Amino acid sequence: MTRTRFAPSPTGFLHIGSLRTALYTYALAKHNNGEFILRIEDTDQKREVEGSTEALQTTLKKFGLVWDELYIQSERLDLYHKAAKKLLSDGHAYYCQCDSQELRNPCRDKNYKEGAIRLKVPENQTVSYHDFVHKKDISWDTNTIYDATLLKSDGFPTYHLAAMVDDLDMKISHILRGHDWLPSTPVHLLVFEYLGGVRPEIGHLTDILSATTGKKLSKRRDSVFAEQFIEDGILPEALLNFIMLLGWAPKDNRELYTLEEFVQEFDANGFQEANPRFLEDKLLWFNGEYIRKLTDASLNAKFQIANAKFAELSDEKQLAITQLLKDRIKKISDINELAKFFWEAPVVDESLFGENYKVHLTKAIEAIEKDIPLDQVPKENGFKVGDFFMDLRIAITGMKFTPPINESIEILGKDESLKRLQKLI
RNA sequence: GUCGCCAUCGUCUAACGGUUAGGAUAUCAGGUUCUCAUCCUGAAGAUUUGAGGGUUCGAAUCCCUCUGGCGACACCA
Repeated sequence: MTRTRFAPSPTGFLHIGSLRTALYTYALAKHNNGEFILRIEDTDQKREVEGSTEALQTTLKKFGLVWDELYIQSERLDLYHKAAKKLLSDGHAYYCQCDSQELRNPCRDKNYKEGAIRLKVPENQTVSYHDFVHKKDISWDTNTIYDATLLKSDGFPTYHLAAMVDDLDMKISHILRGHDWLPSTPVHLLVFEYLGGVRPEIGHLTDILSATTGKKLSKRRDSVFAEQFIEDGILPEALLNFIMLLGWAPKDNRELYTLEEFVQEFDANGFQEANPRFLEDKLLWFNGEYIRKLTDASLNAKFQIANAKFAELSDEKQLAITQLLKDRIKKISDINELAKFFWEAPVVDESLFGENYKVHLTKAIEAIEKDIPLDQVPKENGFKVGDFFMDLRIAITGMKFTPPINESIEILGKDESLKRLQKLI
C-alpha cells in the first residue's frame, strides 16, 4: 500500500514550492490507489502563525489536493516522548543542558538526567539510502554528522524526531520532501534505524529557483504564495499545471494535464534532478490556455469576483464583454484595464488621433444616430477602414489596443457612445 | 570552511551508446483581421550538450578531474 504524506508547518500561507511537493506527494499515492495524508507539523510554538493550519487546508482544497487522513503533531506528544525514552535507554541518545554547536556535544559524557535530548551519533560508520527522485544511492560518513537535538527542553520534539516517529507510526511508504532536507537525512536514517521498523523510501525534490536571482525563491523578492497568484488572476488549475512541469516531465513532453490526468500519467522516473527556474512567461501561457477552456458562464463568474464595477452591469452586457475578453487576456485581472472603458469614460489623449479624426468621428456620430452599421461608413465616405476605426476606438476607449470596437459600442449603448464622441468634436 | 545535490536552446524539458540533438514557451517574420488578442505558417535560437581528460568503432548519454550553480550546517521546519 502506497501511503504518502504532505507535512507543512503552520507558519504562514502555502508556498509555491510546498504546493508542488503536495502535488507530487498526492500523485505518487493516488497513482497507486494509495492514501495521501496531511500532517500538520506544529512543534515549534514560537513560529506558529494563528489560522494558518486552516488557511493551508483551504488552499490545498482549491487545488483539488484532498487528503485521506489528518494528523496534528502537537496532539501526539506522548508518542514522541516514548520514542525519545527508547532511544535514551538503548544508549542512542543523551540529555543535554548546553547550547554547544560542536559536532560531538560535551554533554555526551555528563550523564544528565534531564534536559533536551540529543542523538548520539556513532563514529566511523557509513549511512546510506537510495533516493527515488535522484535514482541513486547517497551516503555519508557519520564523522561529519552532528549530534542533532531530538527533543527540546520545552518537551516538544524537533522535526528530526517527530517526523520519523510519525512516518513509522503512520506506515508511510514514501517520504517525498524538499531538497533542503537532504543534508539532514543521515540524522533521520540513524533515527529510523534506532527506532526500528520499516523505513519508508525517501526522495528529495529539487528547489524552485527565482528567475531573477537564480537562488531559492524568497518571500521578500519573489511571489511565492499560491494564494497570491490566485488573487492576481491566475487560475488554480493553470498554476497547478505549470508547477507540475517544474521538476517533472513525461517522456512524450505532453504539457496540458488536469489533476486527474496527471495522477494517471504520473511516474516517479519523470522527476528532474536539476533545480528549475520559475519563469512567469510559461505560467501566463498556461493561464491563457485554461481561460479559453472555461465556459463563458464560469469566466463571467470569475470576472464578477475580480471586478465590482463589472458585476454591476446587466447580465447581457456581462456575457457580451466576457466573450470579447476571453481570447484577449492572460490573467483574470486583465479585465480591470482592458474593459475599464465599459464603466468609466476615458480621458482621451488627442495626440493619439490621426489627422482626420474629427471628420471620422462626425460621420460615426451620424451613423450611430441613424442606426446605420458602422462598417458602411468608411466605404461611403472613402475613409481608410483601419484609420476610421482606430480614431473611433481611441475616442470611445482612450486606448489603441482594445476589444473589437463595433461590438464594444453596441455593449456600451447608443447614448453613452454618442456622448463620448460628441465631446471630442 | 565542512558536507551534500546538480549541470542539454533565454526558460521548462525530450533524447537512458548510434537522431541533421526533438518539443514547448518566450522572441522575430508572414497570413487572417477595424487595433489588440486568438488561430495558422515559418525563422532564428544549443559557438553540439559548462571545460578538460579518458573508455568505446561510436559519448549529451559511462568514468575521472576541474569549473560553475544551488542547498544544509539551530533546543525552525
